[in-house]
Amino acid sequence: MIRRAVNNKDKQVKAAKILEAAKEVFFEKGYYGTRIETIAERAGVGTGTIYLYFKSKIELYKAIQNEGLDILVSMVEETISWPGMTALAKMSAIASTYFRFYDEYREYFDIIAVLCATPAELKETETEISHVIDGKTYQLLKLIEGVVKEGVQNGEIVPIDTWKATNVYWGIMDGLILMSERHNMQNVVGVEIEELVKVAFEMTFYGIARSDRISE
Amino acid sequence: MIRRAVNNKDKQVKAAKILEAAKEVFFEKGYYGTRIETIAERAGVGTGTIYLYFKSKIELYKAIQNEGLDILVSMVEETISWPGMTALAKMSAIASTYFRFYDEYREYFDIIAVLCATPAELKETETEISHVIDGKTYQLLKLIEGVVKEGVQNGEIVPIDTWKATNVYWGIMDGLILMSERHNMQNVVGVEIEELVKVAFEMTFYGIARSDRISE
Amino acid sequence: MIRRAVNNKDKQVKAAKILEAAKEVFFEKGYYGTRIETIAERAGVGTGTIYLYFKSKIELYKAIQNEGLDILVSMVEETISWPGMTALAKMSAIASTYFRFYDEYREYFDIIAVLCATPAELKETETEISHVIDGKTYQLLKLIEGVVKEGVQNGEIVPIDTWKATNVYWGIMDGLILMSERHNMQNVVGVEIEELVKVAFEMTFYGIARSDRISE
Amino acid sequence: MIRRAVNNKDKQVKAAKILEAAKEVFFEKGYYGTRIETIAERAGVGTGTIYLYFKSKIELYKAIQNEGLDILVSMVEETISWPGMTALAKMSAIASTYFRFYDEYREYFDIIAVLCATPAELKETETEISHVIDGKTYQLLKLIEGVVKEGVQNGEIVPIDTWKATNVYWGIMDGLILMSERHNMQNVVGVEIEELVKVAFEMTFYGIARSDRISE
DNA sequence: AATGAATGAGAGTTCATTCAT
DNA sequence: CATGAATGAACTCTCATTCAT
Repeated sequence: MIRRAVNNKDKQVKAAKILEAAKEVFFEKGYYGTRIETIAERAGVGTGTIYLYFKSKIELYKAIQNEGLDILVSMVEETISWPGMTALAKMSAIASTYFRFYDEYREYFDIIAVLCATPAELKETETEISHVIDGKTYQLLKLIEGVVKEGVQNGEIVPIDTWKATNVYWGIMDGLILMSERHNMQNVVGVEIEELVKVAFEMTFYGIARSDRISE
Repeated sequence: MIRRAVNNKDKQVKAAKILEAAKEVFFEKGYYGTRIETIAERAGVGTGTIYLYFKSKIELYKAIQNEGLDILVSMVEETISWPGMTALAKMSAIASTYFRFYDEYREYFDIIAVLCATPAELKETETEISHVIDGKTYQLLKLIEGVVKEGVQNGEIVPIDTWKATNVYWGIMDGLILMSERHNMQNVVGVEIEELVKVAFEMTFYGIARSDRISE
Repeated sequence: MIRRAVNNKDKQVKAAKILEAAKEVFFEKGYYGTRIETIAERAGVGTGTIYLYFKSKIELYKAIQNEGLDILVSMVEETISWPGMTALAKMSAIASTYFRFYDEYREYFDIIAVLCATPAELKETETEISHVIDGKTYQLLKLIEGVVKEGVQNGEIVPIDTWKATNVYWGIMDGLILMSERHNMQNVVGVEIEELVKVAFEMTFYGIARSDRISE
Repeated sequence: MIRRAVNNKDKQVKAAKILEAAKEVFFEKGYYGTRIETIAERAGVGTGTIYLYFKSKIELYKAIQNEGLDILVSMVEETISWPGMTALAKMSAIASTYFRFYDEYREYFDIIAVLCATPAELKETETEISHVIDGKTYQLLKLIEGVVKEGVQNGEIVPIDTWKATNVYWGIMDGLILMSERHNMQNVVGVEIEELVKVAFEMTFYGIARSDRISE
């Protein structure tokens, strides 16, 4: 029994090693630029071994997406659990957390949001893990919606469809980061992401925050 | 079995036929899921013919990006040329135009913004068209900045770094569409893009629009 | 009738233009490195036009071999027609002529002797021209044999099988040039062809020339 | 359907199997007439397997050249190691050895000397093996030069630049074989190579051998 | 459980040849 | 006659996946 436990642990350790290696390589070379053999080498295992832990290349990719989402969700959970903050402050903190995630876990971010495999490839294998990922994304948005609801209820935020607002809020953040990413790649804009974030806060927060609008 | 395109017009027609076919296939299968042969079949030409009109697969891909950008730029140009509109109205119209582009030219949108080839692949072949595409993206943003500047000058919009604001604005729109795209793919959110757009306007515009803010 | 003659001449002129272009390109890039289109461009004609004058790429290649052989044969003929020379002097002159041919018509030499197409390719199309080429090679050797026979008859050269000696003689010259060619390519030996030729003369002539050998 | 070559020996065996197959096919069809797939079929392996053992088609080709040179060098080494032979006898033996090599290892001979890939192709991939091959050719010539030097020192051979003489000697043999090869292909001459060799000996040896020449 | 040699179905690209104009 | 756009078979090389060991 103890032996078995050890094996299980060994198994997890090896799977983690593979995931780590895969994360690095996918990040460096993108999905289609990555060869299983490269991952195996970096993980210090045989090529075939990878297939003992992951059904296919695309499943391995999704497993990393999943891992990244786990990190992001727990970061957001921790953020909104801080006591004594207004809803608006929490939303601001959520945004900061997302950008911190982008900064500290760039590989995960890119793998989740940028270096996509073809839709066909992702679709074709609608295995359990796809649903898990979808579920986690939903969970994440629901977490944020909780904060928005709180803000609406206590009057910090103007009456608004909280689900839509949450989606917009998240989409805006995504958009900013992606823009910065893409432009880093193509050298078009030349504005630092931090600058853009500040401006975006300006633009969106004073829209969300109740204030004496002329139009109201 | 027509063997010869007689004149320049025929040549353009055939190139357009290939582009059209490529656009469809890239849209359906993504860059890496697409085979040249499939494009050739759909265009009703031989495989080799493709290479008479486009230097390589990636160049064909870029040509479509370019075509899409042309459409988008001219749509935006037309939008901001409407007379008798306030700057804010123009910005709103630009957003609508972008979403219309997304709606009517979904294939172009996806090929430009979503179904990207790996950066390596795009970089590796830094041909003239790459620069053209970068240039057009810049031109597009500059067009929009013009409107923002106008708004700042005539007092419609609060004093703000116009270049940053433009980038944020465009990033926000991108983010919204991408979020809706991704969720369409993953069936998570279930909110129509149109709804999100409306909310985004609410959120951002009243932040941009000069109003008697408490904080000012 | 005159018109027809002009046409015929025009035809020959154009065929010559194509041959000239082909010679250059084959020489520069070798048989398999050469594209018909390149030849057409250099000749200033359309791709299809080439096929009006030559049945295929390999036939065009053989036509150049043929042309080269014509030149070589006539050079040798001229050489041995000089009056008042001994047989040995003539043989020496023939060798010089061959090396001159190699020097002045390097392209032809290489196309005849070095840049060979695969045997399959040459065999597959056993058209008339193949036989013409074989015939000319034979004719060339027979010319030389005439000189050797003359030398044997008048006692300059030791009694010897003249046909075999001719072949050996020619083979030796070929071998020397080819060795120099190949080594130019691979930088192995570093001895000039001219030097080798002198030594070869030393080595072979005093063997051929009747002298008071101990062994006789 | 054996899927795994267990040890080093198996690996060598398989590499040898591929080399053997490649040698046959290259010999039959020439470099450009050969398809990797054909080699794989003949070797009884998959196409991809070839690339586990050889980096590319041209490298496989060079590997065969190398193997052939190895055989030739060791044959020559063995030949000149025979004790109690005069230098002239050794040179004669070297020639015989070369012709024996040509006879017994025709495929290697052709691959080394006749069925050449274009120089461009060989150059383009100047890998280590290219240098090895050049080195071996040099080594071979140096072996022979040793014998010539010996002959000059002990007075068997007239004073002569040994390096040049060696090159000439080798070139002459090459020329003879090539002539015979080419004529086999083109059915022109109809003299057996053995006959030519004998005559060449006559012609060259009594030139090299010190004798009471009139000219001296 | 772990391996990594073997596989072979493609992939993009080329180019001799054809034939409608 | 002349053209050159069109063709598509052929080519080399890759790499996710398998499976005997």
